[in-house]
Amino acid sequence: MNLASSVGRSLKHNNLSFFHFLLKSQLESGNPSSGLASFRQLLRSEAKPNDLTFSLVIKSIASSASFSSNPLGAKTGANQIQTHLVKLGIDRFVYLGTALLDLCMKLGCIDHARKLFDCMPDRDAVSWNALICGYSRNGFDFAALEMFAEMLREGFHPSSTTLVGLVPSCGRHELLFQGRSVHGYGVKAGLDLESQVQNTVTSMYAKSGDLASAKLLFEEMEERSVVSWNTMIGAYGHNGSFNEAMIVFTRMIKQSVEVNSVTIITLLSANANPQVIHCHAFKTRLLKDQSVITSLICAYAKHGSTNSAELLYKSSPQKNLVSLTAIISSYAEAGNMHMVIECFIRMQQLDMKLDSVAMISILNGISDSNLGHAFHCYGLKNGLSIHTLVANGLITMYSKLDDLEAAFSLFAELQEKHLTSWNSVISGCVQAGRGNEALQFFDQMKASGQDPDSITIACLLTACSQLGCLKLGKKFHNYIVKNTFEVEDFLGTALIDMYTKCGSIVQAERVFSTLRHQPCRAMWNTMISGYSWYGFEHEALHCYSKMLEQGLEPDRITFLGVLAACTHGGLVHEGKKYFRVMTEQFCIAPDLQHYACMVGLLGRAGLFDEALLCIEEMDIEPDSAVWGALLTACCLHHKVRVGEYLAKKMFLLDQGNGGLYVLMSNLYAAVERWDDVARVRELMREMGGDGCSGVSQIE
DNA sequence: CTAGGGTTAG
Repeated sequence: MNLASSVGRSLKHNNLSFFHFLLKSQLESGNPSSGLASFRQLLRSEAKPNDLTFSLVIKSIASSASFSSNPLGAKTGANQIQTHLVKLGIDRFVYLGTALLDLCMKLGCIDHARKLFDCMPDRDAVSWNALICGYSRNGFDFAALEMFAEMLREGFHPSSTTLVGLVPSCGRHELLFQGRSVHGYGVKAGLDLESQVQNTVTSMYAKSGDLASAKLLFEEMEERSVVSWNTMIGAYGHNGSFNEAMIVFTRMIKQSVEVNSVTIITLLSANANPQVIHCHAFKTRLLKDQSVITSLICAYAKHGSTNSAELLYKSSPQKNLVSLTAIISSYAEAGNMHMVIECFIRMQQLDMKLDSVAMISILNGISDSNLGHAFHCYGLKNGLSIHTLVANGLITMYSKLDDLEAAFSLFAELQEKHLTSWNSVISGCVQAGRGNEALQFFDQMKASGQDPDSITIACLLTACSQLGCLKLGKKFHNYIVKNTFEVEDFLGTALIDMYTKCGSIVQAERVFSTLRHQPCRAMWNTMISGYSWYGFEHEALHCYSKMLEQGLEPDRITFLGVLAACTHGGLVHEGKKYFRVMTEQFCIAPDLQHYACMVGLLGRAGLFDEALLCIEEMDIEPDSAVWGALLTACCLHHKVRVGEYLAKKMFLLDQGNGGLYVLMSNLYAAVERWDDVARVRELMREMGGDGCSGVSQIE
């Protein structure tokens, strides 16, 4: 039945209560049509709306679908209603003021809602709830917390609704202390037995890093709903414990809890295998849910299965920007700009406009300055460049393109320099190998009153590694300690790397052994190559086995360190073994650096035939580093003829390589052919080499 | 109440 026309009929009988009845039943059926239109019709009649009428109309607008598609209309509606309330003198009903406040919050008119609250002649706990929950829902988390404290000061009693609305605000900012206090209040007030409170508090603990409390709460729950199970899966996922998340999921299925779309989405974000989840979603008919499809596409894209992502995307009825962006970023990460552009064209055809997130994903893959300029222009034209994160993306892009000047001027033009922008420009310098400039920006940053975070410090430590500045590196280490920064994966790796590269393996060991968590792969890698540089090949190999014991899988960097250790220690047998382990057991295709190591290892041991065989069997073209490794071995073993042959090859490959001359000069010196030494030195001078490129810069 | 694209670090 059409509500507006029924209203017309009911009003002829001047029957206000019939109108109420209609609105109420429509609300209950969860299918409210235009409450505002009916209300306007009501106003045109003789009938005099009362407080109940307004309450129903407000509720109808708030829950009507029209407000998400037509927020402006709803806003005007809210304003009109407020005018009528005042005119009819019924604005003093507390519950009407609260309903209106709630409506404003739902429409995102936070300031207006606050004004309503401040002007309310009377307030009850529900009004406070509307204000606090409204702030929280709109992301004004600190305002929500402030008002909660204010509510308590004024002697009102928060209810479970208050807590359910407020607690997510703590979780979003990892405010463990505040979250715990609110939880404590709930326990004292006896509100913690409600399922919704338990779920939101559990989630808050997990997000704030207190997984133990989350687990305790979950295990002690008397009844667990789907939401509770989803919360716990998310809790483990959030903390990177994928296996635990899967265990909870299995328990959930065993207890025949019906899985919903959120379960699927949460599992995917916990880094579950998208194929497995895809099957499950298909079997449970959850694949019909658009958000499940979108999440699956994103998960496939993240796991590098771009093809599966594409297939699913093409088969899904609704094309949305989110899933296409995920596919784009997957292509961008693989450096496949061709496909990125194709996706971009698809977006244009579907009339989708790039938003800032899509823009950043594209920028992330650009390694060609023409494309870079094109998208920079696109960003400028479409007003995306104002966005801080887009600006950061541009800064990073220009740094990668080795156009630091462009990056600097973009940075200089930012009206507001956020921490992330400072980090982008500092990391840009470091990536481009210009550590000095990174340090200069850090000075500017401090002068502007901006404090660094762990990312800034990690970048600066890398700058110290590049410059060999142990003193400065130590200063940053002190800063970490003083400000109680958590030495997590990235920061820890940067710190260990700084100490090994700046000449203090002992300090590196100290950091490594006092880590609060298990070291990640990158840290093990850094230690392995560190030990190898210092000639501690046995320690390096010991690290390797320990790393495997911890269940970590080695990567190409690990083997680079391991092979280097074998080379330095002259461990030919071990080196060959690890090379096989890498290729056969871990299926890592050796690259030029691995081959250079192997050739060096064999050559140093005097096994020239084997070294040459190794080069012949390479499935990629050897570069000057590979030949150079053999040439170095020639110096050791006084193999002048082979050396000269290699030098010619290297010269053809890489004319600008000054190292070649140094090696040749060493080779002739080793066999006391001083005339040839002089000839090579002369050639070197002509080349413009200063002979100083090998000077150690470690303090 | 639970969940969903991108971001500076080795």
